[in-house]
Amino acid sequence: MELSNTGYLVLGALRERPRSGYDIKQLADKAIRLFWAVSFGQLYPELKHLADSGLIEAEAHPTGGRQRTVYRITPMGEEALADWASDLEERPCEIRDEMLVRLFFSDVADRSSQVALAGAIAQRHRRMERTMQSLRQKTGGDEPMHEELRGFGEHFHRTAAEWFEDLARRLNEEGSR
Amino acid sequence: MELSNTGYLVLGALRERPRSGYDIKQLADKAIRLFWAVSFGQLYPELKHLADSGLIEAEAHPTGGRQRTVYRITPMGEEALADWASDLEERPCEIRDEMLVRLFFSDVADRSSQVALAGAIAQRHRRMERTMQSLRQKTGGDEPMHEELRGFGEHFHRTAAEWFEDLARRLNEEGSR
DNA sequence: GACGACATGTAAAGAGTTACATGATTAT
DNA sequence: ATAATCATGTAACTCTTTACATGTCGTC
Repeated sequence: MELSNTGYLVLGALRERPRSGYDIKQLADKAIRLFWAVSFGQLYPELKHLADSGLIEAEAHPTGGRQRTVYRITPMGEEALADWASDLEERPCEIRDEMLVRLFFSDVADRSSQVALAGAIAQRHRRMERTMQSLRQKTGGDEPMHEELRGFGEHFHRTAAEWFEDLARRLNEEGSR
Repeated sequence: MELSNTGYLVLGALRERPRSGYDIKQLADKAIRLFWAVSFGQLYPELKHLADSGLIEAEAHPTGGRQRTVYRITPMGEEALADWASDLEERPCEIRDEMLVRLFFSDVADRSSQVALAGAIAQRHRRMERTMQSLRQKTGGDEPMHEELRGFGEHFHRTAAEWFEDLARRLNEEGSR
């Protein structure tokens, strides 16, 4: 009875503390988004599925008249999570970056378009770097590894920004040969 | 009549020169894989779809008794590609990395497991760095941007490897506090 | 009263992977 | 001979996104 990665992500989030679906989404968007995005369309069905499998338990916690279901991990869920977490097998790091595909085939276009595209990519990474920094300031005192991986995100976007800024500079200097 | 990213990727590959589906897969695996993976299961249906739309043309080029269909881009296809290529709008850089999700929730496990996981991630990036280097040597004299982006791939995997090697070192020094 | 955050869900469409099936050619 | 590479495709499945639908609570 294998779970999807999103399933394990939910289990991991609930091991830290009981959370609502909305709450898990917050964690995913603030801290995990860099290397694994999750949408509500996956999240709520997955919570039901995990509850049906007995890996998590639902509890109604309405705030006034506003409905709210808080889930907590069960011993079975903890076991499934531990099994998954201890797996050291190599898994690929998949990237999907439409802007890089565009750039890859940009030898079609004139030099100034190439420079503009490389610059736009660099800007995107600068913006992401700033986002990571503000996230780091907002969230303090959570699990140490969350902090570490936010640091990696910042580092990744900074080095990528520098690389594409340099590419734009080099393409610009070369001119329209 | 919008195309999928894979559709534009095919168009881009065929703008360089006429190619068979198999040939496009080779280019994708050697040079584009880092930021956009393509499988045969997408490729062949997409070639049919693009041919039906009149953006590419099929031509039979059997090698002896071995069937072979070579596609070439049409003027309509060139136009569609140029439109797509000139778009500077920001698009997200999506990463899906199961090993990083594991590491993110690894505060569950003991310190030695965390060190092992960080080390395994570093090793993966070192291996990818070597793959990129050997690819760079094998393929020479193609479009300049292909070379540039292979350079980015090498740079990305090297810096990632260094970062996770450093993390493993730090976690190890801290011990099992 | 309006807006933003909190809160939960479904349905349909689209994207992508995997496994399977087939067969020819070339190099060892 | 036999393994690797060239070559094309389909079917089933899984994953993921997007759009929609609904309603509450707190603050300006």
